[in-house]
Amino acid sequence: MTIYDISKQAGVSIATVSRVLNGSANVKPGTRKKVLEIIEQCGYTPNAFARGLGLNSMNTIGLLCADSSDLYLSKAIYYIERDLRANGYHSVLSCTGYELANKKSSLSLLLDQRVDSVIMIGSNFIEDEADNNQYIRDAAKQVPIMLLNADLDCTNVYCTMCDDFKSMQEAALLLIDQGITDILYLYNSTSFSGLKKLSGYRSAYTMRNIPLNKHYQQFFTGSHEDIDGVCSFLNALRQKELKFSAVLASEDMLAAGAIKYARLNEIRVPSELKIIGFNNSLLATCCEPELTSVDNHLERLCSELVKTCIGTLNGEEMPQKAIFSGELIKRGSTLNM
Amino acid sequence: MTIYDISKQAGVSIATVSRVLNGSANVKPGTRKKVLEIIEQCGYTPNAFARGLGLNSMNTIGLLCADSSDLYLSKAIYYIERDLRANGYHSVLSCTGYELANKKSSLSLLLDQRVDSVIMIGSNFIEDEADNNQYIRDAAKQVPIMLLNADLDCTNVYCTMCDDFKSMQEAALLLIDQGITDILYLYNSTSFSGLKKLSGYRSAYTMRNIPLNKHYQQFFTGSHEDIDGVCSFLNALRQKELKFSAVLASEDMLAAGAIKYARLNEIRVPSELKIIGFNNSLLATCCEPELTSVDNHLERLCSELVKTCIGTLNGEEMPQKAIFSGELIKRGSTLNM
DNA sequence: TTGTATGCGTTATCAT
DNA sequence: ATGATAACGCATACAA
Repeated sequence: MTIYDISKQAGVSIATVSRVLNGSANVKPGTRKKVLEIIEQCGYTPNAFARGLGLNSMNTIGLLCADSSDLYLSKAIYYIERDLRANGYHSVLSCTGYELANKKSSLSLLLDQRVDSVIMIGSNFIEDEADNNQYIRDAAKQVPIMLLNADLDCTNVYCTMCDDFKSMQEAALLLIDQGITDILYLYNSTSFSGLKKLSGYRSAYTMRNIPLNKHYQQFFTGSHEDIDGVCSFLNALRQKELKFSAVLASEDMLAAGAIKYARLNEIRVPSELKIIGFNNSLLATCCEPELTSVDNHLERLCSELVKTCIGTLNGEEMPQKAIFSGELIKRGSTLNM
Repeated sequence: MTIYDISKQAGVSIATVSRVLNGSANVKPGTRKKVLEIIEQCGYTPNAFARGLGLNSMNTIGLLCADSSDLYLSKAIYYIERDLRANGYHSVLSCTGYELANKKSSLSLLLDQRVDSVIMIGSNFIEDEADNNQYIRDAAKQVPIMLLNADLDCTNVYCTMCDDFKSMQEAALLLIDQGITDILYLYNSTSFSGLKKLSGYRSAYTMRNIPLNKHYQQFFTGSHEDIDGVCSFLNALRQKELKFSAVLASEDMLAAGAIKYARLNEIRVPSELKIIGFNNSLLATCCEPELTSVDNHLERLCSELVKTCIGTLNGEEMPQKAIFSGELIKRGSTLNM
């Protein structure tokens, strides 16, 4: 069933059918009605490939993320896909894992597939080493690239971020201003966002003129789901006689491990140990006491990102950087006056 | 940059370039080398739309799921996308939510986009009312449809499921055979899989000749993330003087709510209250004590599903139903001898 | 082994 | 307002 079949049955040319299909104004109402009836009756659907060939677009956006099953990333995917679809775009998803080579090849596959734009979800797509971001700059020569929670100065690259620095600083200050200075900073990523969070923590100490202690900055190397591993990790620190009155974590999952650590060691939360997480995920309310955590308004970030994406594709001028604030949600794992 | 440009530069015809591109045997090694060099040097990439138009395929599979941020579904998406990509297929994702109308329109969008097949992820795509599954049967006339954790008898529909009935029965028996008969069955879905789990619970009672009590089958209507809501729900039951010595949940999140309920009411787990979850998710290890939970080997299910999908697309005869067993992972929320 | 010619189903540019 | 026709870029049947 093609446009030719419809045109024959309607007794018009394919050009007219095409005009009807694309809502062109230049078509007599009567003709339009007749054509639409036949289309309806035949259940005809335009061939997306042919249309893609002509328009050089299939209204498809490439979504790149390290791991679609990650608590945070999966939510981002959900919001972004929803908003794209609402704007008439399809989403092709590709999960890259955390290795650079796979990120490169996945991106290149998406470009080969002729997507209209690529959205890179998660700060882990920006590497410390500038050279390692070259593949993104190259891609930006072909289609606009949108980054969520990452920053890259480059033409045709648009960044939508939350202010992780400020959020983490605020979280640290909450503790410091309660007189707690032995805060264990627990993190598991040195991505763009990971480093911003770390400096937020450090800056809080600087602001209050308190010396930093490197031993209080601990990097957890286990998997993103290994809550038990985090617990053991903290136990090991305890063995080494590292004393801390608070745990400030770069991700809820790490904070959940801290809750567990406290419970197993019969350390009371929050009176003896304060714990703060990040992302305000499902884990924050799963814990008991519930986690104080930073909510970075992911839904809003995603909808702004999609807005920028659609705008850019429509040829509008869009801001290359947008930064939004997060919000510290206070719950039972800290003392809140 | 097209196949014509390459052909000119290489001094051959476009047919030869096409043959090189598609790895045809009938091309002289020297010619192949020369063409490949030019392709490499120009950075030429075939136009996917044109190729799609000719072959009537862009090697793309449609992924339908209710909610890509759901703990279980997001893992399924991860595994499926990974395996599809390994087989040279792209994945276009569409999240439908739980309303039938949206499921229908999303499926229809995917078909319009000319995907090679559609994978429907999650048992919530099969409705009780047979008429409401007609849209799937219709779609199956166009492309093969793969169902994960759902069952539908229909030509060109392939089902890959786990044996939820048996798993839930086993879980219930673990409790019953410890002398516990006042098991609260907590569920939040009446999907195909949800009903199978419920009958598994019931069948365990029948097997041991113990009468069932309807009050012990409680449906939670809150959101899939509302752990606190589950906790309140159980508190309300407690107010109504419903006594139970175990909670058997159709999903870890419900079990996590039960853990929280126990903690807040100072009920000891597992000595006073046994709790069993389902899906063996991150939440299972987040709880303290950790949840005994059913692991249904999702990764294996997904890889079988993709295998069936690829096989079908290659014209091979594939089994229309595949059922796999789950496994009860025993942890601290139950007594395990 | 290689080249020529045609079809795939649209959209868009001309005419009329 | 409508129709004829040329792209779009590839795969492939057929010829050589």
